[in-house]
Amino acid sequence: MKYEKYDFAQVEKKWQDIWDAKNVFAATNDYTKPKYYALVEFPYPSGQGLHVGHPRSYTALDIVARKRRLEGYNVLYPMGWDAFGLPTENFAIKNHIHPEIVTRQNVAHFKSQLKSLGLSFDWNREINTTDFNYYKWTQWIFLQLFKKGLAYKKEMSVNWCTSCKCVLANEEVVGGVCERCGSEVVHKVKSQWMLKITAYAQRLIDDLDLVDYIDRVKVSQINWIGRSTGAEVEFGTTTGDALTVYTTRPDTLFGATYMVLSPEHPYIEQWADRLSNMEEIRAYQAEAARKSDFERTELVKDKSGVELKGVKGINPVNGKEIPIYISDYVLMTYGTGAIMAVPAHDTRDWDFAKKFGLPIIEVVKGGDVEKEAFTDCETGTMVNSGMLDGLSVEEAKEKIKTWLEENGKGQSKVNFKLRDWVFSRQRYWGEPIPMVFCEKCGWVPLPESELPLRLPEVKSYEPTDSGESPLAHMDEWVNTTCPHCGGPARRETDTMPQWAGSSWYFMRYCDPTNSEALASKEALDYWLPVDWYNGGMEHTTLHLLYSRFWHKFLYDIGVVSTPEPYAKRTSHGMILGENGEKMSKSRGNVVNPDEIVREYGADTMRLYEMFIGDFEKAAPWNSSSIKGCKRFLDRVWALQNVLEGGKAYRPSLESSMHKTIKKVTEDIEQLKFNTAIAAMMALLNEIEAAGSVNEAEYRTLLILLNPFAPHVTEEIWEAQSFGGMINQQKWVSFDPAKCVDAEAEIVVQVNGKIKCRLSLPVDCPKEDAIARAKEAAAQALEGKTVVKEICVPGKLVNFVVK
RNA sequence: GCGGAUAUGGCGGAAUUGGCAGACGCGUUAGAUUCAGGUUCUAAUGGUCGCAAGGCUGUGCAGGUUCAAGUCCUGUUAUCCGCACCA
Repeated sequence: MKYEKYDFAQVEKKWQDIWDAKNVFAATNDYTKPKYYALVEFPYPSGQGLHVGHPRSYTALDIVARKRRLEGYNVLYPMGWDAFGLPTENFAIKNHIHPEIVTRQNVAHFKSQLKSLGLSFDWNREINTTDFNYYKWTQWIFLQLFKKGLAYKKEMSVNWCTSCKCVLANEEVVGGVCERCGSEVVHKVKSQWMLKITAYAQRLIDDLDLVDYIDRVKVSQINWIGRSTGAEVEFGTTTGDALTVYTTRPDTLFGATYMVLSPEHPYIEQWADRLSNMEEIRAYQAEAARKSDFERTELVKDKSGVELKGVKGINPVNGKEIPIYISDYVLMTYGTGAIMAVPAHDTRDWDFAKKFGLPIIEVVKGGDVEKEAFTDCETGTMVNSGMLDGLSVEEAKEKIKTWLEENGKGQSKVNFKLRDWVFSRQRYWGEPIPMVFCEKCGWVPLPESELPLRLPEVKSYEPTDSGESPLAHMDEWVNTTCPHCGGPARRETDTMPQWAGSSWYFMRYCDPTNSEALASKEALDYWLPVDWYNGGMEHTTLHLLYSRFWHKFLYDIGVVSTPEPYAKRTSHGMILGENGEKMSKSRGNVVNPDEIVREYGADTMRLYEMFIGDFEKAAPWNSSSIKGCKRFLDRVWALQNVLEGGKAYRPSLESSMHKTIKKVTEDIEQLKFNTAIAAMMALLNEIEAAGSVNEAEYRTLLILLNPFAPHVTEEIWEAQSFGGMINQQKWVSFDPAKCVDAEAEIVVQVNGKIKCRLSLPVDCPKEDAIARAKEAAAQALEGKTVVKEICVPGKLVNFVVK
């Protein structure tokens, strides 16, 4: 027994060094070759180092990338660092180290961890969002957005994390608390840079048709953008002012029995001297403003509000005067900040009407509006609605819209839940926003020639209680001259959010050192779109949406030539702790990838993470199961002991070889890595049962396994002098005709119950199969009458008897 | 409340168009190797009745369609994830 075990630590290091030295995974700039761009989300280099979750995604696309190289593509599989952000900054504050140094250390650690896994990244194209040669172009994109009117500064109520002392985008507030630290989020009025993502809302929905994303990603993006169709309706008021509301149910206009304004609605101040209960109203406004998002959502069930006494609304369809309330269940940020309330057909209005004793008028027949709101749009018929009586809801909607338009009282309207993107952060460790404020000229963009605007050295990175960025104290940096008039001016001191750098990083990989442009047009045209992008579901409505928006904008201004950045998007499930819970330090169930690599080797680690279960689903780690993967690789290694010559598969194994190639080839494309590995294990079992392996069989097995376990396959390939490096061979092909066996096992059933099995040639005619089956099941058929004979060729014969 | 998903042995999970449920792996049991532990090898392994041959039963639950259902239809329960007063 010559080959029993191998020293994986030594073998893996050896091959990693050789790949590095020979630069074998570098993408070439030969734009005539067919290309393949595989992308995984670049990590945030945190102090904790790599998590076992990272390699799940990275190994999966590494397998795809390695397979594509064997298939002859020019493959780009790059890696970089999304390194701006709060954890690094907080660590820097605590330990009085510059965030740049922290970042450098963390990157070095991450990089060595990734290298130890044998991932075939093209390290020549490594990027880092905190490198000023990189963020120069992040700033450049911001300037283009500003020039097109898509970046604007606005005084507004924003989400404010009380612990990070920083504003948050809507997407970063989860369940009323800060996505990152879990602290309370309150509202604060601040002047903020905003990006007009809402201008792209419709296209962000429509163009999902152009791409191959897994369904749940499309569905959540569509829900998040939240398109709704309805109408704006102009109500009159006893003050003479018109009060416009948005509704998706204009058909129920006759059922409007009151109106509700958001507590922040500007009419309230405008009407102040007419309102007899202004004190009560002010108290309610103050209370609503004080509530955090969390409290507001907690109190969803219990409606509150105050009537505006002294003013009435006037329903345009029937001239009826109805009361107006304010309530925090109406949001200033959606629609017009005012609604018509139809308690009979809206649950929220119903709750409110019941609490305040307001009338409920049924206008769609079909439910019992005294018991609950009847909200069904499919079945009801219009009643109590004048000209709409007798129509279906759909017909009524159309008719009333036409009436509103003809009478100048409203029109159809589409609304989106999506809000503009709050783009300022009051922190140090981010890209400076390249804008200057001049008393005379207002906000002036920095000339492109002055980019990058580098982060200055500061004494303290501490966020301030005043809500200003730490940069605000750097007078010599802040005070500058106006690029427009030359007069004294001040720089913007807020920085960009963490999502800025990651919104376009996949473009930079195409041409990472370009100093003239974010990347050359040729490089972008060749490499984009990304062919396959894998990443976490948690980024669906953050990074993924933001980067689609930026890409579309860059498409509009001619920087890129494809409307969508990613042709295909898939998502991996989480790796949970052994107890089935999410891995976390506090739960004490964290698995350290370094230890796994040390104990079992990178090949085993990779194989196990791919074998652990359905790639798209969460799977608990299991420290015994990993042994199975180690055993498998050891047995593949040990085949060297029973290796024989032979240029063709032996007949007994031929169909198994072809079937396995087919299975592995197809499964990789469908993210079914677990069954691809199972198929290779089954093939190995069969080869072992045969007592030996021949060269043709071994070569095929090694090539199939190479993308999964690149080191050991490379080592065997070399040890057996199979010629060159395995990563430079050709992917193996199969013959569909040879994937079928000559004989198939047929199941013989009587009344659907299996009685026996028999082996028949696959091309055995039906009649013969039935005859043979009848013989075989003679005992079970004795004394019975066969009513029906069913034969599925190659599968079964079933006799229905009485 | 709305949206999305999931439910199969002791565990992770397999099962083209409805056609042998439990592939592959872990674990377990027995045996071999070993001073021993580990490793490796052989065999068994859904439950249940039976000495056995063999039978019965079995994919969250209740119905239904079918020669045949994990898969299709109707209803229902549980769990997970996302969103949440969006008019």
